[in-house]
Amino acid sequence: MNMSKKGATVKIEDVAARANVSIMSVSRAIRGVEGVSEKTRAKILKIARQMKYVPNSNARSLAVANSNLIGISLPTFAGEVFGDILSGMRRTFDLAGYSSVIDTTEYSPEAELNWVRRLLSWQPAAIILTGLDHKPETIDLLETAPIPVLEIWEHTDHPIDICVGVDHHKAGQMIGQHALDLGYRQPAFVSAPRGHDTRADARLAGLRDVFSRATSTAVLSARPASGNSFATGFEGTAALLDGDAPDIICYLNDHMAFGGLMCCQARGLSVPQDIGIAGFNELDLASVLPKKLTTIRTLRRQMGVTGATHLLARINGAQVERTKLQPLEMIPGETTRTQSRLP
Amino acid sequence: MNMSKKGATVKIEDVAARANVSIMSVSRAIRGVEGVSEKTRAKILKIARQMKYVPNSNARSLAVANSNLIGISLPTFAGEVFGDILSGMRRTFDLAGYSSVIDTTEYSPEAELNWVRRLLSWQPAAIILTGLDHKPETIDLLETAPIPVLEIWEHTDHPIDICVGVDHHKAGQMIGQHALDLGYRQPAFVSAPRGHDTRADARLAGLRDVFSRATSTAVLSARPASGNSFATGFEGTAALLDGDAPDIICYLNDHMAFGGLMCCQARGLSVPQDIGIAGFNELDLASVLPKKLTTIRTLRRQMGVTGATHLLARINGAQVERTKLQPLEMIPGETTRTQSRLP
DNA sequence: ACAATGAACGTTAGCGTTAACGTAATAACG
DNA sequence: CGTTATTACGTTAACGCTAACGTTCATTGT
Repeated sequence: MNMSKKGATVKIEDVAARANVSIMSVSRAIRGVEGVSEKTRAKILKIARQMKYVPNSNARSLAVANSNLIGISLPTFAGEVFGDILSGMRRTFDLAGYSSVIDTTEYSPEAELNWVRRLLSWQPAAIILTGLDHKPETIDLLETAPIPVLEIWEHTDHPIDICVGVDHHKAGQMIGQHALDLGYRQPAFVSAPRGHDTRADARLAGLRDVFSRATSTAVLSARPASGNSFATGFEGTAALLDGDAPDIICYLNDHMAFGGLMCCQARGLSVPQDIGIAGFNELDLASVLPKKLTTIRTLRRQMGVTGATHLLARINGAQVERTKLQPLEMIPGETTRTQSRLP
Repeated sequence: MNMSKKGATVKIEDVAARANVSIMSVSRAIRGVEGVSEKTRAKILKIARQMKYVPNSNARSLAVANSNLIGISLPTFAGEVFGDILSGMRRTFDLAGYSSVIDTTEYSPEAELNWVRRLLSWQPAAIILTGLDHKPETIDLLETAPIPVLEIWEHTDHPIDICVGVDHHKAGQMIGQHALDLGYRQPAFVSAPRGHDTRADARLAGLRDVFSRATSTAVLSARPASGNSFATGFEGTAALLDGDAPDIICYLNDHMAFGGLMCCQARGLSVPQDIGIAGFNELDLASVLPKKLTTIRTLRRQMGVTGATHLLARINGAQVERTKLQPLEMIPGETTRTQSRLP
């Protein structure tokens, strides 16, 4: 039944014939450039619409040797974090007439490389990668490619081309300092089960940094292999509580922190009396919790907009800051002590 | 500093010259088709790699009049639902050598139409839309396009081309019947704030269906305009509790149901003693809640895989079922009564 | 020994579009 | 009124690649 749908591809030539004009007039009319009178332009557009003419972008991109595609590579769609960054970027690109092509690498630099290669074959206008952890080949490919490259989410002084992000090491230090100030002495960190998440590593390092400087306690850590963030937080917490009894647990994000809260609740521990809980990213979930979650605010949507804007400027050849550091904001909540309790 | 990166685009011709063979031999070697000896193929591939040759997909697609792109249109990236469907599809397409180009419409049929038009200009191999609510122009465009079209997430007997999805009206009925069986008599429904979500409407209709048949009570409903699902659930619940005192509240999804739970908790209502709460979609969050959430399981990842598989078969000209109904599973939990309490 | 076969390569002619230039007709101007 | 701009088109030659044939040369069968 209706197996092969007919493919009467109508091309610019067909429209030109039907309108009694040259191919070029149709091309000009469609693109909205100068060179046709308003009268014939209207006629051509009407006929094109009637014939359901759809321009062939492959031919166009081949002829002009570029496209209005911008490739965006994210680790994952799961969780709100990258969705927020993405939505900020997409709207900005849309308004500027660019289409975005999105891919997720699932935290694999190899997958990223493959995707970069495939994407480059489409002659994109620019390319966006998440973070700074790329294969040497990827960097090599992008450094010689004639297009702007944006690295987003992490910050460095030496990007491939330009970058916009936060300092994850500093984020770890901020949480650590906050915990230290409140008198916590045995911190722990619950990280993601996945492969290469250098942001997690950086935050843990920042946390360790503060505590090793101030005290002699080692920061405990758990890295359970669960199916989702909530479960990861729950299980990581369970593992830590079975071990060396931390007095505060920091999590990779608020979802994991919520899993941790649920674990504490299941074990009859009260937060923050018995243990402190700190998240990261200030996610939507936090807005309905009875107890305000201690977390760090990252302006992800804003970061997306800034990144996209810088990239567009770069595409247009304007001078832009090569790197842009987004600020972090510590949000003290009720899942950690509100007052210092010095030993 | 380093403003314009040099664009020494190396083309197939350059590789051919350097390897002392014809352009066609390079083309054949790169694509892995017959017509070159293994020896020269190896030589060519080595040189191509050295020269960092990246094929031009625009030229290729123009020459062969198609591409290996599959366009996927989703309402949003927010929430796990569409991400799950997506991940099921993407893996399947990747394995088959297709690239997916994703777009989100934010529930706007106009945005969908614009995207379909843009996408068709890239000569994609197939196109996927979420749901059945499209502009007439969109349907018209896709019916004449020479490519397969998959409608996913909702089910109908009359798809544009093929479809895979669940029956959302039935889902509403299932929740309704479950509530009715447990003795609930005054149900309410909290829906999404957004525009066109026909799935929400269908589920509410199913719920109404059951209750209008069995009792004379009207189903209450709330549709608050909040920034995120959790807050929507919270606020919708607050509005309902301020009004006609429902004995069970059903939500568009588990995230909203959690918001509702938090609202009840804030008001000192115990669940399920004072009020019943039912979600939808069985989301990750539910796995860590102390009280098992009453919900309906939708096999979204599985749906993505099935949809993708059917679509690939259709691309390859195979006979496939035009429509496929995914089953729903009622998951009774502890946020509704576990036993009927007849009036 | 000699046509017939086939593997390994090369040549030609597009794919649908646009940049760059060419041309005709009209308007502007001293 | 003749020259020069200006506007509104049309023509030609790419863009980088591949399908569809050609060509060459070593095998093979009889």
